Amino acid sequence: MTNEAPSRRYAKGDAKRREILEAALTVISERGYRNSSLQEIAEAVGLTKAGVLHYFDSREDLLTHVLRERDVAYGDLFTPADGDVVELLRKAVVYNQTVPGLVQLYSRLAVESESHEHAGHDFFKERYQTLEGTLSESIRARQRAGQMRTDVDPVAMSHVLTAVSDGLQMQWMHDPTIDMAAAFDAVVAVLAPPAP
Amino acid sequence: MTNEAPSRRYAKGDAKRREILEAALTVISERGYRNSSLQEIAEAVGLTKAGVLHYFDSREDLLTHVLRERDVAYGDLFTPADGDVVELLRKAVVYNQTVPGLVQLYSRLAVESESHEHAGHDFFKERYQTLEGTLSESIRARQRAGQMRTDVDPVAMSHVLTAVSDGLQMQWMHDPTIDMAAAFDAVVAVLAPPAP
DNA sequence: ACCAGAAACCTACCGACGGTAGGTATCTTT
DNA sequence: AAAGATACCTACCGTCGGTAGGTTTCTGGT
Repeated sequence: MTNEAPSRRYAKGDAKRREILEAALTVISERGYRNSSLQEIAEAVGLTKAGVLHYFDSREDLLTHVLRERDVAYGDLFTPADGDVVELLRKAVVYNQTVPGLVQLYSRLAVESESHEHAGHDFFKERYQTLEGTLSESIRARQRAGQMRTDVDPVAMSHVLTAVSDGLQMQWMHDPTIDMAAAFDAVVAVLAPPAP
Repeated sequence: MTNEAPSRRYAKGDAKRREILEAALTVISERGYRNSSLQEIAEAVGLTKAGVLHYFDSREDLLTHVLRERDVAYGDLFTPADGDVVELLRKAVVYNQTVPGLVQLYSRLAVESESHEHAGHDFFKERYQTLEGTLSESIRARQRAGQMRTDVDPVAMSHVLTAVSDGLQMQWMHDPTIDMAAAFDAVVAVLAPPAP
């Protein structure tokens, strides 16, 4: 938990910490999650395992922070000022097709963090809750604007869109030829209101 | 690979093998996937690790066989004579809400088996392919019967329904209060043709 | 300029894990 | 009853994530 607060650190340490986060994703992308041990990541930044664990509480904690960084880079998908989260989610799906390492990492952690003891448990729990809130709100906005049928429950449909995003990635990892964007668009299209 | 063929075995061994498969699922259900080591499973059936590995090539191989058994138990979801796979999938989703251990195991393996070196890689690859085939065929049948809108691509929609099933389980593991059946039904409902 | 004190590391070690090698004991078939 | 396969064990291995406790390096306050 001490690592959570970025309060008191040297500039060198701060840079190294960021370097580790980047290296972790690079190693996963190049060698696969399965072969990305703490050792491998440490070597990639010229440290030992213990050296890396000085910055992060555990391997799980490190990998979770990589995902946190990603969400930051994704902009305000999870804290949108007023944007359409459905559209943001679609953009994320499209973008994910260019970063297989990130998809691997995300899928692994999303499943592993089911355990309460997992360092990323709270992160994912909150992420799913936030996503339910912002997505369902965007769906309601679309319904008010006449862009989406009104006979669907916004909360149920937010679960569906989240599931589609997560689930498509699982299939895509097994078969990268499937078109995630097309599949996502197929759902959204069906949600459009019938022509008068 | 030698373990795949159930040809030459004693009755005792056959029974033990089945006992191991059941015990593996029991251990996962009771202690969680995270704490289900080969050791734990072995102890549950009164064997050592090596004893269990006499029956299965590896831990991954064992767990994959547990899932194979499940698919057999699910009936002909993946090799349906003429049934509606969409409805079968819905039943599976409902049933899954009663077996959290199985959901944990399935989700873990589905993600881990992305690696080519994983013992369950081929199983999942084939599973996804078969599901795409049977699901898209059922969707086409529904379209012909006037039960489903015809402006959706059957293959894309089969990916969507599979993703919804997989993705809902991921969310459900983090928050068991969400209603997977309701969410699944919401998609299917939206796929119904508009009233004339 | 220097000197506490914190931060940035390292070496050495630990237990648990999955897996292997090679043996012994048990069963079944003939 | 012999023969051969099967069932299963003990002992061991390398790798993993993680910890304890040190040493070195930096930095801010006097």
